[in-house]
Amino acid sequence: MKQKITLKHLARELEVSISTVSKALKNSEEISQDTKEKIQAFAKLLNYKPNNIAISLKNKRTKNIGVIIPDIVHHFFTTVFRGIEKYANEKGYNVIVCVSDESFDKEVINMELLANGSIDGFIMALSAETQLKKDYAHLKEVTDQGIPLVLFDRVTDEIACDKVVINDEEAAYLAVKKLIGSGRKGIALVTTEDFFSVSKARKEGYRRALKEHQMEVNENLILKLPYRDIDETAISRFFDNREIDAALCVNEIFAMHSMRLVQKKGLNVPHDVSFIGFTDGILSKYASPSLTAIAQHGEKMGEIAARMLIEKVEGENDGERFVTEIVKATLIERESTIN
Amino acid sequence: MKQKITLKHLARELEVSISTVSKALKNSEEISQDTKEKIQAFAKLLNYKPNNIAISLKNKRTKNIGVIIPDIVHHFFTTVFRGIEKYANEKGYNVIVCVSDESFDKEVINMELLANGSIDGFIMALSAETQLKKDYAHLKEVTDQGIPLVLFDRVTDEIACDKVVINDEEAAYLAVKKLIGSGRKGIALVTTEDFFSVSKARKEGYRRALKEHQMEVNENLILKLPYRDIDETAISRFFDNREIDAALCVNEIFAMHSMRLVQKKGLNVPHDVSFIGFTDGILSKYASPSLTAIAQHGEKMGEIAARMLIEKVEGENDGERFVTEIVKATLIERESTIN
DNA sequence: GGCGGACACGAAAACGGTTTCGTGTTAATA
DNA sequence: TATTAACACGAAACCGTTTTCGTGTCCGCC
Repeated sequence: MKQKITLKHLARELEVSISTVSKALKNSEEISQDTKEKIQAFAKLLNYKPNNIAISLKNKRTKNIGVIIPDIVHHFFTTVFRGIEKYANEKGYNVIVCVSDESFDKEVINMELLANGSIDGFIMALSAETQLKKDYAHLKEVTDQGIPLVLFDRVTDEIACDKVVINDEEAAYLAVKKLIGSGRKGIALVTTEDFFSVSKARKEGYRRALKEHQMEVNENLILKLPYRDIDETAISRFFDNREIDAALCVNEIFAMHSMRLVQKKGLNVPHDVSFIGFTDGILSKYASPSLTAIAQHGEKMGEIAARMLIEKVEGENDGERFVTEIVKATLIERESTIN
Repeated sequence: MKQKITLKHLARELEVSISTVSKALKNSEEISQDTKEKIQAFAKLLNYKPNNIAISLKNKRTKNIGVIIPDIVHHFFTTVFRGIEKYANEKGYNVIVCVSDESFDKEVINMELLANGSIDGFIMALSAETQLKKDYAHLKEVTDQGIPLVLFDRVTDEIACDKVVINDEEAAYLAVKKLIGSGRKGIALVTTEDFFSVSKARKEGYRRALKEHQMEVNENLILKLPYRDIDETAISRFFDNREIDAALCVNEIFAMHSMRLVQKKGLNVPHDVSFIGFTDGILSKYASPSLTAIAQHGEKMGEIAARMLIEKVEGENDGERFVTEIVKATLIERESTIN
């Protein structure tokens, strides 16, 4: 087992000081061409690589960014993560991922752990519990310490920081408008509890589209599902309501279950009931019929979030101006709707 | 912007030495009960948190583990990652993820970067290019430095380290046997190029099952697809062969495309053609018909990999004994096969 | 010959902790 | 009273870098 070689080793072997070695390797003007060449050659020979940790301690910069997401086995978050990782990697940053598992406590613990020097900044989407409790003290603490933070998708107004979201309200509005345009009269909304910022916005878009067309917002056409442990019988019962001839689902999973259960009733998708689902994930593409979906462009969101964060970290950006970037969602039309 | 408080601050305020503060906070016997209480109270008051980087430098232990995977937007790898993250988190480790994107160069660069002190050990699945080139110098270098390494799923015999895999050969064997048992005569294999260790093993299992039943291995029934940019027309042509009444696919995506194209020909799944796919991912569950799948238990694999790595890192394990753990795949029967 | 300034390098502090060892004080013991 | 041990704490080295600030040598110049 070869042991890691350090500046000290090089210095000793070459009979120069550590400072000289350090400077020589950074091609400093201070050192003569001769010695520089000697030292660099020797360092290469011994395959010297500087110790990241020591550099981090010295610079107070780790070149690590912390990503905290509710779930990794979730297509949308995964694509966002890919965007982050890609951009960060290009910029020489590594990514430390923590999964909050929708738990407030885990979110807090992980953040506090990482905030103590391990990372230069955070990118995160709030856990369900955090949004439910509306307790953002841990975020406040981090920003107070001057650690840059970028929130994406599941955000809150109570924290001043950069954010990247999609135009949830408008996307829902346009989706519903499209359903109305194709002659649908009973448009259902399959959503989560209201405490999710995105669900709230989507519901507003849904409402606005209906109102704009003088259609009543009927609470019987709105189904709220818990964010875990999906209850199929509730969905099935909900769709027994034969007023419903279309549904907007706030995520892919809800859409898949709904479509399947509707089909089980002997109804045809899209003719009897049309479907549009948020998140253009892998399921939408392979479903049958394939699902018309609202693409959230996760990878792009991730990339933007990473760019914003790194700009803050590297101080190119004037510290206290916070921006919310809005990524435009797009409707991908497939077989679960008609024109 | 509050600045981070250090031992030095505490020491100055309390008019004791840094060493005393340090010891007091670790509840050292050396320090009197009185001073300990004072110091601890004051530290709590000021919300002192030790700097992770400084501790890492001193201990030469980062409590970070590096995970290098070919792709994160891939259900199997994602579930493995979840297993790793969960276990690591419980043990107080953080996870740094790098995505090799199936590229040899990225894999090498990322490993070298992380190997310089950023992590205590690696968990990885080889990239496609690495398996193609059969160049494992970067792995060798890392293990030579005494950095623990655990390979999973895509492994190689050329590196001595801990490994965790599924019984690919046997799983394929059993799947094919099951198809034969249900009366299938023309069993196809939809696979990747041979340089993937897993595909190779699966093909062997496929062969063994056929031979055992005196069925010929017909190369016309084996379709090799590139690992990216799936060619639908090739698949469609392949299934024009009406000898085929069943297919084993080495991954979910291949299975989904195949099933869809077969159905498009007006054939019935499972009656005309039965399907079994490796990787019991989200698609298998939601496909129609739902796909009979070989569950690789990614989360469990991740957990085992993390356990093995952390044991090595913490030296509970005698250094030079390497183990390969085999996770048993299980067949999940769904609608794409008949009994 | 003395002075000033390049030039090339080294000493040492610093980052924020941990840990070993030394030391001054007190009290118990011979 | 002198010795000793326990006690409570501080000084300093160390982890591996970077960086500031000397400093010694040599040369050119007046």
